[in-house]
Amino acid sequence: MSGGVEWALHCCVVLTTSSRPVPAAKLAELHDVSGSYLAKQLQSLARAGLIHSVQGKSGGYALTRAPESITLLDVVRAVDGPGPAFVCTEIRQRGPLATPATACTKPCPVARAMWGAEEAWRRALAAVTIADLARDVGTDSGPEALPAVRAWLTGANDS
Amino acid sequence: MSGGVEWALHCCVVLTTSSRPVPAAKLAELHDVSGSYLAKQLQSLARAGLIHSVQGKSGGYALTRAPESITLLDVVRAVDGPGPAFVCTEIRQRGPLATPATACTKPCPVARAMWGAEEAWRRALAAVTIADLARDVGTDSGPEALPAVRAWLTGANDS
DNA sequence: TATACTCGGACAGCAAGAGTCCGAGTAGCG
DNA sequence: CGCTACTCGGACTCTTGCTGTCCGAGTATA
Repeated sequence: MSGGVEWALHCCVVLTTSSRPVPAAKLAELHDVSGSYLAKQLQSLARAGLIHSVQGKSGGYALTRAPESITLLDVVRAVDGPGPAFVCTEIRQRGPLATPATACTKPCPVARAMWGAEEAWRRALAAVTIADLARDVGTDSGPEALPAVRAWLTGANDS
Repeated sequence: MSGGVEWALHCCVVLTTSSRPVPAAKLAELHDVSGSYLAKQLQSLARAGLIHSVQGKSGGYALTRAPESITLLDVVRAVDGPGPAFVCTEIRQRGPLATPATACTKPCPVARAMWGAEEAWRRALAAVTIADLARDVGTDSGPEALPAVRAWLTGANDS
């Protein structure tokens, strides 16, 4: 799993606090990570339509939809790619006892089992939204945590 | 996800047919894959205790337990490593608004959600055994498929 | 209209998986 | 009892994709 998923999720939670666009540099400084690399993850999110970018002097990134309608699955698929983690190379059609291609109407049992497990994983990710994460942050770190982030985002003037 | 998982699972299903040790070279020829690389996956399975190796002239690999008691999760953990796919770098403890370490008694909400999804994935993998896969192969390719593999394993004399 | 600030895609660096090889060890056979 | 041939086991190299960085295109602002 790509490490950028963690950054993208935290950024989405942070973007919940501000309806105005937030520059990528601010998000990078807030999380103390490489701004140049974080930009790549944000571009992936923008390409997937989860966030939209506005250019210009007071530009940045902002969520396109309500946090309740953005699931973790959306973010993971945007950053790590939509393809399944398990790839079936059709090993049954190779070797001296190869199954003829005409008999392969459905995926082989191995692929079915692995893809079934991935489906369960996707279902669990789709059941959690960015709004849920923001709520949990409030209960964990206290209700003043997210407003403090909002204030820092608008008021931080790096000398 | 490592591609060797597919090879390892197919090998386990094949090993179901023979109670006698099967050399790695035979398994590689049967699946038409690199024997040198397949050895690495089999070594991982042996290290995890799923299969045991016997050396010598008529040596090879054989299952240690009954196929009904070997789950897909066992194989995946043996090949891909037991660590979780999502790694939390404790991003909340960095940056100007870092959460103090004393307040981090439990994992952050992002990690909890991701790990919960992985737990669902693991649960689905643990619900399927190698015996289930072998049964599904029988229903898919006909009940004579696995006995044919067994016959090929014992009788194949590469000229 | 000039400017400064933003995003966007193109460019190196590195670690982990993919693939290969040869030596240690053992069961079978003369 | 010794030899041989066959097996596994770990050490080595290579490629792919993630990690990290950079500069140019575009736009809202003053």
